[in-house]
Amino acid sequence: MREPHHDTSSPKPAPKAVVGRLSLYLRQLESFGRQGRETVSSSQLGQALGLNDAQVRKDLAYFGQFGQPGLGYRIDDLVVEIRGILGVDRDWPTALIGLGNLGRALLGYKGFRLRRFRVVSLFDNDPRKQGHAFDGLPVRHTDELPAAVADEGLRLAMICVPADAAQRVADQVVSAGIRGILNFAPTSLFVPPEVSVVAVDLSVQLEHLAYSVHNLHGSGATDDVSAAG
Amino acid sequence: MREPHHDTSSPKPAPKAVVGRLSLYLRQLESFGRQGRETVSSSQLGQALGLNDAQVRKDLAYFGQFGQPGLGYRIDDLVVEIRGILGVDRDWPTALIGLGNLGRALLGYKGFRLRRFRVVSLFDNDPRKQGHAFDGLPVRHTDELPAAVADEGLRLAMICVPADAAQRVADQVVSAGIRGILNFAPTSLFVPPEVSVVAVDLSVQLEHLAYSVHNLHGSGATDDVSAAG
DNA sequence: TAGATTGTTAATCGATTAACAATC
DNA sequence: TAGATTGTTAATCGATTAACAATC
Repeated sequence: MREPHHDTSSPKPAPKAVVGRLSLYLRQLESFGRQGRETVSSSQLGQALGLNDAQVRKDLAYFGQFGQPGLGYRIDDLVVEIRGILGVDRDWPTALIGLGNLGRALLGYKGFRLRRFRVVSLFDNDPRKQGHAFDGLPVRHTDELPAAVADEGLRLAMICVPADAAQRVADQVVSAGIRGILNFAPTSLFVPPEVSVVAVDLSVQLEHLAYSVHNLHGSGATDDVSAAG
Repeated sequence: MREPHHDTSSPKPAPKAVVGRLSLYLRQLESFGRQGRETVSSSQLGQALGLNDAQVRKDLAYFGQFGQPGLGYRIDDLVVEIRGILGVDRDWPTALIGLGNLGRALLGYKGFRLRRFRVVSLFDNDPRKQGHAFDGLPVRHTDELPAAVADEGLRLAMICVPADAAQRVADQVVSAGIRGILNFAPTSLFVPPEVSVVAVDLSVQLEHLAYSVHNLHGSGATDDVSAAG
């Protein structure tokens, strides 16, 4: 550092646990907003989510100074800020790959639309599924992924195929230019570093629940795992 | 401690991150087993999951000494051990509450059956759903939860109702005697300490993906979040 | 035996919580 | 102003990684 008083170093990147909590803050703030509240303090926000007030302030401070000493945070403003940070202030055209039980269910899940994740393109390599349409969208072969990325501006993909097909599909998705994968298949995916993968593993979560009930019941520890529901 | 050479202190409880990885080890070991392999070293197991070898050994050591120096771990034996630790070596009779899109999908999801989570009882307080059956199971009112717990030995519940009904349903579930909740509703649940809650929040996970693609793309960081899919 | 690999201790790294001056 | 609350530094806590003697 050449000039000690001009801090040109980039700010610390936020740990991923912080990003997860940011989603929870957003949801709680939206709820407070619907109730007509205008401001909230870090301790009030923390209490609603079971978190420490210092943690709320520190998490938000990774991204900027959004509060006013003595007053707290203006709810509407903070909602706008967090939406921008998370990137949910715009549409995310998304491909859904694999139209088994889980894939078809996700297609109907309203929670995605609410956050502007738009499933605009369906893929399944089972010939019996091709030609069919779900929700008005035709089912295509994954060979058509590159064309769909170009035509529809796809940016994310949800992979809902069986485990033994998941890595192959992931490779296709990546080479088609998609940069974010939500993986519902029960297997680890290996992708290049410029691609992000979020794993949604229902079995892992159910097993965690079984473990807690089996081993911890009565021990007194509330075991609220991962991002609160 | 009165007798320094007789360590009567209880072993350290495993952090929940360890329990999550235990599920991943189990799945990978089962896969190795299907391939006909007999033993695996901590570094081989770690590599298949993108984890450090020391972490694999340390995680397993929370629960006992399962390996042999120079040889590694016997796959079949370790599978049996981990199943026992997680509690997935027995059936888990489970209630499914809320039969919207997501609830009906979960009912058909094969991954649960594979791990011996049996959905044996359905609940929904929408009068239009009552009398209907899904998968051969009748839909009942949540008022009947206590009777179902007694009759069917229910131990877990999956809550798939809208956010504004989730806490009310959780209270009913808890007072009916259920000790473990898988919460799919997008809201935090508050329960007594002897009840475990695992939150499955698809929006939080999708938002994390949006954040990574939006802010980190090209930065070189693989961002494999939570338990690998 | 020599080579491989464990279980465990020590070192490192990162995340959470406490404390408090600055500020509205 | 007095009371409340932030942003941030320091202290604590916990989790990961490195190192290595013990062991097969």
